[in-house]
Amino acid sequence: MMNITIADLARITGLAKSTVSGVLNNKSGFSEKTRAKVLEAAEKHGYVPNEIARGLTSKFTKTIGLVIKDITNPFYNRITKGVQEVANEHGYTVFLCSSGENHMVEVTQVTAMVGKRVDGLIIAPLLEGVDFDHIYELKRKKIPFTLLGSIPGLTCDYVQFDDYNGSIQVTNHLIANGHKKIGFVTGQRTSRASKLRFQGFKDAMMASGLSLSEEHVFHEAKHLEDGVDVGNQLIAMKDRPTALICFDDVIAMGVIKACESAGLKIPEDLSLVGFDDIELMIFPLTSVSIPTYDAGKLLAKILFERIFEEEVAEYRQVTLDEKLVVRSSVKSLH
Amino acid sequence: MMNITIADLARITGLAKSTVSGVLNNKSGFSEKTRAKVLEAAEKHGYVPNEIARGLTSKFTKTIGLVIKDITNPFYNRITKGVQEVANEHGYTVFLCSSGENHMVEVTQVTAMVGKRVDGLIIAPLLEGVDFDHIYELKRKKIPFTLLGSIPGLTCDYVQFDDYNGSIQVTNHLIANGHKKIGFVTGQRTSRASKLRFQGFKDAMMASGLSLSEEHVFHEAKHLEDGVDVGNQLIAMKDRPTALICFDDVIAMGVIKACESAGLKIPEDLSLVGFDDIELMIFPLTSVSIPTYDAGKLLAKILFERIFEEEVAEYRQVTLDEKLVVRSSVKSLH
DNA sequence: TTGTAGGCGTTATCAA
DNA sequence: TTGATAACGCCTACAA
Repeated sequence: MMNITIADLARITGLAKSTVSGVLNNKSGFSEKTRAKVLEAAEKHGYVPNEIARGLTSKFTKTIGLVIKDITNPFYNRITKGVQEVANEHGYTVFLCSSGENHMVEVTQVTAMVGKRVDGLIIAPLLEGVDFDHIYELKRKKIPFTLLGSIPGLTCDYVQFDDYNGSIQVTNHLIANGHKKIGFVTGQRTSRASKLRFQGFKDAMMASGLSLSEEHVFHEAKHLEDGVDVGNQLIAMKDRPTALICFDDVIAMGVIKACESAGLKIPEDLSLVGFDDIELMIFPLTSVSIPTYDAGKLLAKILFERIFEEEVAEYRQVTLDEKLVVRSSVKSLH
Repeated sequence: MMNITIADLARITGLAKSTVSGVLNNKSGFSEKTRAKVLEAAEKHGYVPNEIARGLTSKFTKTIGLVIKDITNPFYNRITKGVQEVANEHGYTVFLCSSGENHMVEVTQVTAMVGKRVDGLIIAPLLEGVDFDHIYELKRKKIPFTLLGSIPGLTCDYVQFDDYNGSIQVTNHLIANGHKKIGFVTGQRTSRASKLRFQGFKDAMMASGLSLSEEHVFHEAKHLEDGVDVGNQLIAMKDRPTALICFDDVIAMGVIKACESAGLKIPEDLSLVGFDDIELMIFPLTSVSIPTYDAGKLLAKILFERIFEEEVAEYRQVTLDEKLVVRSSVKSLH
C-alpha cells in the first residue's frame, strides 16, 4: 500500500535523505555517480514525490479549486475547459465542485478546498439571496481567488459578462422585427445573470414604450425540462406572446421540444431567442453569444497572476461583451 | 497570508497542541471548560484544519481523482456529475482532469494525482493504441482505482458499457426497417467504444447478409464539427447510404446541422441514429441510450468500497446495458 | 560532495 | 484531564 519515500531511497542507496532530495530536485553539486545511483533507484521503485508532504513546507500545493453550478450545462463546462487548460499549462491540478445551485454545497466545498490549501480559487458563486461569508473569509485569509461575476462592495479580481447589455440587444432585435408581445423566462432566483437579463429586457421594452404582461413571464427555469414546461404552458395559452426570450439556450431547447411535439412552429408561430449560443444546438436559434471558454481561460490567467505575483497588484476587473448572433428563429412581423 | 494553525490556537488558549487537537477532533476526555475555550478560539480566528498536514499522518487525503476525455461532451459530464455527487456524500473532493484525448496529459495528470496522494482514482482511459503503464503502476502501488472500460489482461474494478450489443441493436433496427446501404461514422482511434460499436455494426450486417461499402464509413469523428464534415461529404455523394450510424449523438448533431442547411431531410432523405441519447437534443433522434450518470455513481461507489474496505474483496466488474430508444429519425423502407 | 538537524501542521502515544 | 514528544515525508540550512 505504501508509496516509496525519500527515506526508503536513502536506505536503498546508502545515501542521506538530503542527498537524495537534492538530486531529485536537480540541485547542483552532486557527483555523477550519486546522481545516477539515486535516479536509478527512484526509477526502479517508481518513486513519486509526495506532493502533500512537499506542500507542507513549500507554500505551494500546485492545486486550484473551481466551483461552478452545474457541470452538465454547456455554459459551465466551457468555462471549466478553459480553466483546466490554463491550469495544466502551469502544471496545476484542479479541484472541481459542481454545487448544483446548492449554497451549502458551495460553502462546504470552498471550506474543504481551503482546508486542502489550494493555491487559489475560481468561483462562480450564487449571487443573489445568499450570504458571501465564505468569500469574505477568503479575502481575509488572503487566499487568491477570482470570481465569475461581481459582488457589490467586494473589491476583488473578477470576470463578468455584460448580461444587461446582451439582453438589451436581443430585446431590441425582437422589437425591431415588429414584436410587441414579448415573453421572458428567467433563470434561477440566485442568479445575478438572470436578474440582469430580465432588467435589460424590461428596460428595453420600456424604452420602446412597450409593456409586458405578467402572464408572459415565467420564473425559475433551470433545466431543459423546465423549458418544456414553459413550452407547454405557452401552447395552452390563449393570448400567447409572439416572441419569447429564454434565460439560456438549454431552456430554449426545452421550449422548442415542447413546441415541436405540439406542432407549434418556430418562428412562424412563435419567435424564440436564448443566451449562450451553445454548440450543441442544431436548431437555428438566434442567441446571445457569451465567450465562456475565453472567460475560463481569463479567470485562470488572472488567478495565476495573483498567485505568482510578488507585490500586490491592482485588482483585475473585466467585463466581457455579449454578442447577438442572428439566425432564423425570429419572424419579422413587418 | 498564513492560515491559523493548531499551534497558534494552543498559544492563544494557553493549552497544549495535543489538547487543542483532541478537542477539535471531538475526542472524549476533556473538561467542558477547555472544550469551550478551544472551540471559541477556533471559531473566532476562523481556524480551518490543514487537511494536507492531516493527510501526512492520517493515511487519507479525502480526495479522489477523476480522469476523463472531454468535459464538454455530455457523455463525460454526466459521468462526472454522478462521481461528484457520490464523492460529496462521502465528504470527498474530486480532482478533475479532462485529458482532451491526449495520452500524455492523461499520464501526467495521473502521476500528479498520485503525487498528491489521492485516496483513489476513477479513470476513463484511452483504450486503444496506447500503453497502460500508468495504470499498471497504480495496481503495483496498490492505489485503489476503478476504470470506465476494461483493459485486457488487467484484473481490476471496472464498469463498462455493452457497446457491442448496443450497436447490434441499432443496426438490426435499421435492417428491420429495410435499410441495406448503411453507413457508419467511427469515433476516435483510441476509443474502445468506437471499435466495439463498429464491430457490432459489421457483424450485424454480416449476419443479415449485407455488405458495407468502404465509402460509407467515415473515420475519426470527434466533435460536432466533424459531424458537419461527414454530413457535407454525404450530401455531395452520388451513391448515398440510406441510413447512417454515428459514433455518438454529438456527431449526429453535426450531420443533422449539415443536412438541414443543405435541405436534406431526416429521415426522408437519410435515416440517422446515434449513441448516448443525450438530453440536449431536440431533434427526435433514435439513439442508443447509455446510463452514464448511473455509471458515474457506480464507479464512485465501487471506488469507495475499495478505499474503505478492510480485507481485499473480489474485483467488481460490471457491464451496463445499452438500450435502443426509438424516435423518428429512421424511415421505414418497406 | 555528502550528512545532520530542524521545521512545516497534524495526530497518536504515553506520561504526568 | 492535560501535556510532551515522536512521527508522517519533504525541504532548507548548515555542518562535516
